[in-house]
Amino acid sequence: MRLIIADDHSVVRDGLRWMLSDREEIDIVAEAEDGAQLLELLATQSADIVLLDVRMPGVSGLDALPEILNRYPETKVVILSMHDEPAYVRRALSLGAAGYVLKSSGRSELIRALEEVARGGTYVQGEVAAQLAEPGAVRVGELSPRELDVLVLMARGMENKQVARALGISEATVKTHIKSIFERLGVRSRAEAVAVGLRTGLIE
Amino acid sequence: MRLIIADDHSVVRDGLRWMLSDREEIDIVAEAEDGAQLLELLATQSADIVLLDVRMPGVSGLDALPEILNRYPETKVVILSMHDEPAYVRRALSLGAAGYVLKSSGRSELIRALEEVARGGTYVQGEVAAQLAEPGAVRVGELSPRELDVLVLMARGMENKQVARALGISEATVKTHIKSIFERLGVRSRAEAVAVGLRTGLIE
DNA sequence: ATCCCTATTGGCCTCACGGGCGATATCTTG
DNA sequence: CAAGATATCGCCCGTGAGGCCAATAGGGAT
Repeated sequence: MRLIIADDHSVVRDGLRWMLSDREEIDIVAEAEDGAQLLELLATQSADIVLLDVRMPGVSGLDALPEILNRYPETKVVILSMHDEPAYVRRALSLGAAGYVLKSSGRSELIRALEEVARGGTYVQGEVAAQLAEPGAVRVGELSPRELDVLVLMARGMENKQVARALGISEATVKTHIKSIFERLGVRSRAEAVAVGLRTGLIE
Repeated sequence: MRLIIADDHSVVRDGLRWMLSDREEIDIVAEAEDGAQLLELLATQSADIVLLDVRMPGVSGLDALPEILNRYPETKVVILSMHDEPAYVRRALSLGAAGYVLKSSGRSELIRALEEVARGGTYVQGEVAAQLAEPGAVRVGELSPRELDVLVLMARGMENKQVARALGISEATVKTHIKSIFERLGVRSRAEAVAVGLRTGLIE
């Protein structure tokens, strides 16, 4: 199993190397510090699985993910994240990730995930899957594309009029989108919406 | 040098162990997964240096830091963070951390920091120190305690009247604080203030 | 082909927000 | 002691924000 590790923290890369070092069948063929480097690497060095961190400077893991699967459909991607926020997980899985494990997971869990994915399956860590299934929880992370656009611009401090101009729609429409964002996130003000958006990884 | 590692991500703990494993003089005597566990550990197991992650569930690193220094003045603390945001760094140093290194730093940098701190000095990683000295940059992260209170409540979606009641002050005063928050963060709306606050680690 | 749901678009109305400007008491710091 | 930062409160005022209601287009379900 040829593996490539992509994470901007060298401490994490070393940890992964260490965790997987005694597994004969796992061969770490390369490491990347960000998404751009990873894509360059993949141009010359094929891999079976990419262990991909979500947060990286420049081209993030979530940015690189669709690009990888598009260019190299044979390559599986396992997301390695710190966050168990449903929004992150949903986005990653909808973008085509084959696995999702947390950085707090131990050696055995990680290896189980890699093996399952190598076999062609998918693996989502227990705690994460539980969060995902949570029925009572507000289904944060399910904003429409347009609503997401609006939320991003709101987080930049734009007022409705500016958002309207930026998106080429009327201010009234922006307000409707915002109202619907409020409903879905269960908030009552744009400040809170931005807070929830950032905390759950919906934006930025 | 007796070292304790506190980080909620086992991948990171393994990475650190690995990085430091061939240094004879460094002895990793224990590991903790959060601040509470760390404080328990210290009750029975003394250490020279604690390598402390800022973000941990429950009792965070920044919560535990003053407590550690208070109870065990001999123990030095080196912060191990993902963030080079000046706000984080300032807070950590003002709370009495003896060192500050990033998770993206390599083996040599980490060891240099530990040695310097063990000698009784302080060590702040180059890139971090540079950010800190940045004169032109708005000095984000220097809100007064009261302003911070207000910002936190704003991020919860409270409107001025509610914040006023929560803090037991008048609405006019809340507005004054907010205005001053805007000035310092260089923003023009509460939504943007919350965004900046979260992104720079001032709140949450 | 019809019905339903969602996404997207829009107008009207009221109140909270934010700008401007000023004021007082405390506490640190030079 | 003077100077500056912190925390407190006030009034005015214009506009942006959020609540209420409505319409159109497209994708699925039966």
